[in-house]
Amino acid sequence: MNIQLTEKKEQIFRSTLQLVNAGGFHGSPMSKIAKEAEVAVGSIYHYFPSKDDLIIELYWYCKEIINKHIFLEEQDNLPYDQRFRAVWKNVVLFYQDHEDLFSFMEQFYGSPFYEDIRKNVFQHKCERNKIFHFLEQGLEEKHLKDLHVRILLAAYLGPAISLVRSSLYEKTKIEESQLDQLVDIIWNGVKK
Amino acid sequence: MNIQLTEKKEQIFRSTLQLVNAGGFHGSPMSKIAKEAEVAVGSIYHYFPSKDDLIIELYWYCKEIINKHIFLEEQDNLPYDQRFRAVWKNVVLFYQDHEDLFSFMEQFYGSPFYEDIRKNVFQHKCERNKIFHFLEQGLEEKHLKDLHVRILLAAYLGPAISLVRSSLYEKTKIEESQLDQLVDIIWNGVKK
DNA sequence: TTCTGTCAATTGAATGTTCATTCGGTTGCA
DNA sequence: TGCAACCGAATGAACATTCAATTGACAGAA
Repeated sequence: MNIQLTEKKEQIFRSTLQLVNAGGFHGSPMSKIAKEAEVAVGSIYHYFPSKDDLIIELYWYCKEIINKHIFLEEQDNLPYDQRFRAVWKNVVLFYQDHEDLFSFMEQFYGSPFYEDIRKNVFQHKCERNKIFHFLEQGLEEKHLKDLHVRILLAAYLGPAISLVRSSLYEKTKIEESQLDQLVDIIWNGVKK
Repeated sequence: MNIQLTEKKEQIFRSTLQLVNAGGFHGSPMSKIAKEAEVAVGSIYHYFPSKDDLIIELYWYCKEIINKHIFLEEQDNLPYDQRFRAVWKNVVLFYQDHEDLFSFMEQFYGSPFYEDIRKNVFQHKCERNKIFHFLEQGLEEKHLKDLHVRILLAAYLGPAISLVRSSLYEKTKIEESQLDQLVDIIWNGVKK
């Protein structure tokens, strides 16, 4: 039964991701979400109290998926510099292959929904996410230059996100060798 | 008369920027835009054929302002490396001081509006903007490593945008010294 | 096994609200 | 007098949400 529930929810999530990617939050009325997910409008309200709740739950759902794909267990024990590169490449490759997820997250972060999430201090602390910790760890273990984490985060993720954006805009995936070039630049810039 | 027209338009633009920043495209109905701009709803339609047109014109308007503030005449003749740093810092400082503009552009780029703009090949070419050219120039003049412009763009602008985002989220401006650190890292990473 | 009561899951038409857009009329300037 | 700028109530479409009705699964009684 609980599995059923999850499946239906995921069906709705997937439909929403697809629509938001294609037409923004604008172009995603409940009626379309329902049709795409092959459920009745009313059913969505069986799972989510409101559209806003649906969106916010979808955010947490995406976040979980992303983290799962970025921090791979088999890479947990690599030396820091190799892990630094691996995680970074995971980010780019995952987003490149999951356009709708990327597009949703981008829009979400720019929307007032996210404002609400950040306001909640407790969640905010949970929210300081794995990448943040990963960089802090690099600082503590003296792998990274002694910079403010904020700066490290910008230097690490900023280029990745820009790259994914340009890849999606131009509908051309980025060559692996180019990824290596860029992550090398970043690593050389922030390594101790 | 033409000046009048521009003034009214700007009033509407400013109002829209403010609302979009506060509540996203969602939370910006024409009625609110009108009230905030202190004009009647109908008047907006005197200047713009539709809400979509308003948004798209606003995009071009923002783009112009941004370019004006990023490429300062008095810095045009600096040696490339200094100009590289100056332009980059202009980006961060300008966006930091113009939250609503930044927020609008971010949301616009993630929206289907921008898709339409990119589709139009002619505009697309105009669109390849000044920063793009600036980096190409750096390549031609052998100041920069021989990387794909796409990679350079990601390495240059990505961190800037990330930084601004975090600055706006945390409502804390970034210290000038931190900016210098970051732009140094970038420059060292891409310089020949 | 068959029947029955229960409740969650599901449906989509109906409701009320919000919104973009229109338009008939007013103002003010040339 | 004419015309552009301006107004905001009126219109109709799109939308989120509700709800009364239907289905389906299943536990326990016969």
